[in-house]
Amino acid sequence: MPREVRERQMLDAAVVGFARNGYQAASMDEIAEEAGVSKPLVYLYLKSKEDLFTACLRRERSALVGAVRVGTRERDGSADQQLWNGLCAFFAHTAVRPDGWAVLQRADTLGEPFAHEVAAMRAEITELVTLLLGRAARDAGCDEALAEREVSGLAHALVGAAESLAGWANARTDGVPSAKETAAMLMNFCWTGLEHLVKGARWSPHR
Amino acid sequence: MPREVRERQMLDAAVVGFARNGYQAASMDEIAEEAGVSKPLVYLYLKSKEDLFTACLRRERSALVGAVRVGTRERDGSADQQLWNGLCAFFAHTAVRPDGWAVLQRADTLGEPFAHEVAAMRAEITELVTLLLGRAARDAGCDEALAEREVSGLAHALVGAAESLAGWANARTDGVPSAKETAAMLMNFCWTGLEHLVKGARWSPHR
Amino acid sequence: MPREVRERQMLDAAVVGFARNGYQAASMDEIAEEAGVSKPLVYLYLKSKEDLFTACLRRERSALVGAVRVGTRERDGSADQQLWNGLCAFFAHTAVRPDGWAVLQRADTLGEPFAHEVAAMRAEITELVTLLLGRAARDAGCDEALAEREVSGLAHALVGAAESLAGWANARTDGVPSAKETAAMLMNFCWTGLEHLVKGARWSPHR
Amino acid sequence: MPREVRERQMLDAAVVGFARNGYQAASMDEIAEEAGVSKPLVYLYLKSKEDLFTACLRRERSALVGAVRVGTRERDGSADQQLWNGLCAFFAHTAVRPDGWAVLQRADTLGEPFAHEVAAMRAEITELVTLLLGRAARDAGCDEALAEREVSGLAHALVGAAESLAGWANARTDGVPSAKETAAMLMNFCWTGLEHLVKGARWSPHR
DNA sequence: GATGAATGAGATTTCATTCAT
DNA sequence: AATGAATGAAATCTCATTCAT
Repeated sequence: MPREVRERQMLDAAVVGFARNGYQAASMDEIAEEAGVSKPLVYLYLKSKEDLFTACLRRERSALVGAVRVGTRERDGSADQQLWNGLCAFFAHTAVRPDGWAVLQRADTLGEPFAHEVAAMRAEITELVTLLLGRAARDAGCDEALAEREVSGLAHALVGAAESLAGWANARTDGVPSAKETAAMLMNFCWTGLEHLVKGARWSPHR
Repeated sequence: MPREVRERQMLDAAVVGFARNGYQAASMDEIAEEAGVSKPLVYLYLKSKEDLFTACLRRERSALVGAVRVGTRERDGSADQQLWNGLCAFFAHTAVRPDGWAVLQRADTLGEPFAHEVAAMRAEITELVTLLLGRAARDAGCDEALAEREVSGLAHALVGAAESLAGWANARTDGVPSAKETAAMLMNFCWTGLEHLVKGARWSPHR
Repeated sequence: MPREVRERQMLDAAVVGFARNGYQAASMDEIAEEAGVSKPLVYLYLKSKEDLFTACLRRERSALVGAVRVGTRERDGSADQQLWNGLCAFFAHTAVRPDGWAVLQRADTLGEPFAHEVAAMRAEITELVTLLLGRAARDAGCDEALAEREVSGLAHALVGAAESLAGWANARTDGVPSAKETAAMLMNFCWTGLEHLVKGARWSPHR
Repeated sequence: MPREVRERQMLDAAVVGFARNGYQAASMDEIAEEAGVSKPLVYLYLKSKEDLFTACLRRERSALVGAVRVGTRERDGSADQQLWNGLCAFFAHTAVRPDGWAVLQRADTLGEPFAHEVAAMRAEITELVTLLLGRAARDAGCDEALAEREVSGLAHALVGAAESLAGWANARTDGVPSAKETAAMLMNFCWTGLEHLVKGARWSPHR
């Protein structure tokens, strides 16, 4: 059996194991067994537990970011249409690959070898959002860009809201909402606010 | 030294340890050393690693929820004022006790002995937010309540956004923003949208 | 509360604990709690776990041997009557103080600090049996004593049989037999043999 | 080195360790060292201390029972010849494998995971003895069987006497008696009594 | 290319024992 | 006379990792 296939099997097994038990609690024994190979082979191909986890992270990250990117590729639509498309892609992907998503989420709090990878993923998404907000501003006829720091914060808020909603949606017992429903909910939650923001309006405590 | 004092020392040390390394990777040795006591004493007072972690969770949860509750206690202000107050309290608390907050965040993905505690905390906060949204609707003169499911989703989105922003704010290297700045950023992100929502407006993909 | 009373309470508790779990598995915490005193007091009065166990052993040993001795005290009866009385006393005692008996039995296999105590107890009983067999020989008109080695072996066999029967009797579910019934069973098992032995008769493989 | 060999080495070492110190006091470190392997390997092959001990028990039990069974296999001899053969086999086996025998004896007082195994062994041996007593009754021309309860008690007495004698014999410092000597001693002790019993004679306290 | 055999290091937990009061 | 507070040492068990084949 060719190396690539074997390696994919291992990564699949690892994602399942890490998602189920977290990085520390997942054992190389379990993963090797789940992959249907012997442990030394896992070490031969993937060096160490740390490297294995990093490989999972990289694969899941690029799968997720890729999916979102495809969702936002269409250059024709308005900025909110594109954001909506990206969100739909995001919710669809997390619903279809819950284990991969769980691994990414968990890596967030795991400290330095891994935090970098997740930070990089967030940066990619932030970049996407930044572009969209720039488009929105231009569409609104105001070419003054938002401050980089503010955009970064907004992107984090958006991603956090999306992450939380993804978990919430998948946990529903009264009928799991479709990706589109969830995306619409998030758009309702934030878009009007964003639209005002790019026009320069700000909420302030003492109105 | 009286038991209560020692117990608080241990919880403090445990929160630090768990925040730094996560539940699995934190070792009882480290925690005992950090607390300045021997390991058997930790076991004598707190039974087991699981119980110790649960005690941390409970303490940090009630500290956080208490702080937010105090922030939203003022019944006079408008709904957005109250939300703003709650968010300020939240960001202030997470900034002042970053380790406690990290422990709560991490417990989320830890499975059943612990997830319950965090779920209960989220439920408490979600309830607060739900009440505020109800007030906002009333203030806006529209007494038709939002659907329970929608409110739940929005509350989760808001809480998720706040959680994510708390992490982002604390991690800034270019000057940590004040709680008020962060809260303002989140209000900008979502309040206008919420205001419209309670009035019945909805974003839809094809406008 | 006077020291002697406290000490008896501790021994009682220790016997219960050691009987229930064995020497190693019984913990000083349990014992102190069962005795209703604090642990340092146990150490103040009884020095160490080893000493505590030894004290239990000594007390239970002298109680048991004392009971059997009383049973065989009557000098009037025939040798078999006396043996029968001793056995009755033995079975009655082990039925009434099962924990004490369990402690003695278990100590047997515990190695050097304790084996000595049990060996001494066996020696006491052997001595009793030896005297009885001497009487039986004299009653039978034959004054040639059995070899010491043979008597020792017979005493061990008798004690072993009695021990086994004591356990068997107490474990019956279809009505626990009285001490007298059990003693009669053992007499039936061995007395005729012993009677022949003292007269010089021997069983041999090739008759 | 193949697994089976290693496993036998471990069992051998464990029997030695458990015999020397008892179940609780024997440590897995000692056992592993005695076996010439590392501790993890012991756990890999035998799961846990409990399982290791159970495995010892099972092996020693079947070795002992097997030996006794072989001893009593000859169907030609009289009942006492067969009993004698069985006893010889028993004493020979316990003399040759004193550690195995010590482990079995100690397991008796160890409570539920283990007591079962020893109880089953006793039941096997009791059954053998019962059959022999039945044969003896038939040989004596009396086809009225002894009451089941009485046979059970007698078998326990015999087994107890034999167990006790085995320990006694091995502990002699003045020359260890041969298995045949020990067996003869026990036959002398009980056989005449048993012979009378099966013919209906009973000892009674007031003759 | 693949694995059965093996281990060093370290995890949680328990226990007999002692101070200081 | 009695105890709450505290610990050193050691137990069982697990895991990531590597040879030798």
